[in-house]
Amino acid sequence: METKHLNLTQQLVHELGRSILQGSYKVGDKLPSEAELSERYALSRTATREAVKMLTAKGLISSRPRNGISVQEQKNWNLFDSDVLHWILVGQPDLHMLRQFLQLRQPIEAQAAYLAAQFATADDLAEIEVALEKMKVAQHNNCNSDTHEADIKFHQAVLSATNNPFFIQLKNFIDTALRVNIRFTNRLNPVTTDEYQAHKDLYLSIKNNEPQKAFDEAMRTQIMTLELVNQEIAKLND
Amino acid sequence: METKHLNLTQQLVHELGRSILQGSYKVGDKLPSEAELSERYALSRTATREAVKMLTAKGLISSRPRNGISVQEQKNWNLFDSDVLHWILVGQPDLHMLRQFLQLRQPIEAQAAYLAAQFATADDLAEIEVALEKMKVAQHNNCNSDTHEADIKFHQAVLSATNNPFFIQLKNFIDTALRVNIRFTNRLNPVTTDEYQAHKDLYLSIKNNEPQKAFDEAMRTQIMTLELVNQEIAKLND
DNA sequence: TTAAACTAATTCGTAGTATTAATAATACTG
DNA sequence: CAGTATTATTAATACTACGAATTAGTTTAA
Repeated sequence: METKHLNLTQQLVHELGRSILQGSYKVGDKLPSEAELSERYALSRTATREAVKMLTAKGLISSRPRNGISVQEQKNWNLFDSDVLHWILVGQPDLHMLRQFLQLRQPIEAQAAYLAAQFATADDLAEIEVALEKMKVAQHNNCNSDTHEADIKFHQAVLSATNNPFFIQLKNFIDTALRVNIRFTNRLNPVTTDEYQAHKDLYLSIKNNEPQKAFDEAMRTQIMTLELVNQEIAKLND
Repeated sequence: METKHLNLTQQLVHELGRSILQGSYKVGDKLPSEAELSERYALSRTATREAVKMLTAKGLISSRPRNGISVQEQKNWNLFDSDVLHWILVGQPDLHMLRQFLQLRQPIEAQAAYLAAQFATADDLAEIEVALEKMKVAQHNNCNSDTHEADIKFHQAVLSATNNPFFIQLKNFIDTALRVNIRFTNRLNPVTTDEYQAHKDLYLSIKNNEPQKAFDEAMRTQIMTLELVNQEIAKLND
């Protein structure tokens, strides 16, 4: 598989993580035993055990003596771990999963805007403005990929501006999912002037300390994104 | 420390996790090396290494050759891991942290209600109703602890009723935090008839497929909870 | 002054073995 | 035959010891 700069343990973590999330091992299934795994992937017991422990920490598997290693039920999976989310969305991009993600993202981003409008510092505001500016330039140059990068930066900056560690932690989470989202909606959803305007309005509400207005605007934007995915799903069902 | 039924690795994970979250090791600090840790806690290198890997998987630390083990910056901590959240809230209960948690919980619960009103199955509704009934009985018996348990069950059931894996995964997260919340607001906030009524209204909105109404009601309830904590914080600042 | 080579610290990786926990199979007892 | 001990088996758990790889810091050489 990838050689990257990952050590053996991490390589095995990714290998097994992907396999589980892709459904090669289903919930309740037993994985090969430690001994068998190390033989199959040609590495030592220790490396194997470390990988098993890491996956255990992410809630994907559990291991008990005599019982072996088995896949935990989904509700224990740490979906907010960016590795896990990555394995889910990238490994097996699925519009339904994407919709479910957006259903969560929507109120989170809205609340983030609400909090940002209350607690953003001057630095926070500056960072949001920089992202907004980049968005404008990229759009003017008609460069889609740059616009999307700026878009991501914008939302990251809003999350930072909440000055709330829970929202800040969600930056990785949103980032991963946004990139997948873009892969799906890229063709059908060229970044419009409207979209830029919506981001600018949101920025102004945050700057002017208007939490409720910011909340509503963010909510609206998110609903539009959700609608796009809903339409795509409807198409598939025809 | 606790002997429980945890194996050595997990004992060390909890020991170190608590230490880090309590601030014994601060962000950027280096922890003792593998070798030193195993000596200090009187266990083997392997057990130590497995514990280190688990904490790495939870985003608390990173370890590199020559560099040793160091505490990661907060934004990488997996706050949605129930172990981590537990170490934060239980180890060092902090009203500010609780408020920040509630700021996130608020829109999540509201959206959960919104989704539940759309997607709840008959079984889901039944489960919510059971929790509601228990709440009523417990309140009638004037038994606070039972009411709180029923309260938790109610919110868990709503999350389940979304039929969205991201929300379902948050059940552990909400559970942990709700218990801490109760510890704080217990004395000052006896469960009132109003509160029961609010839950019942929410249940009816979900049952009658009124998403927006459910959203608004849940939002209102959460704002009330948040206000309580805000008041407590204000008191402290006097 | 800059770049290359060396040094030391620390994790990473392997091998082998002993111990413990949990289950299944078997043998005993009434 | 039913119910309870005992034993065997399996697989994780735990330990020890050593060599390899990585890398930050220091020294040396051009």
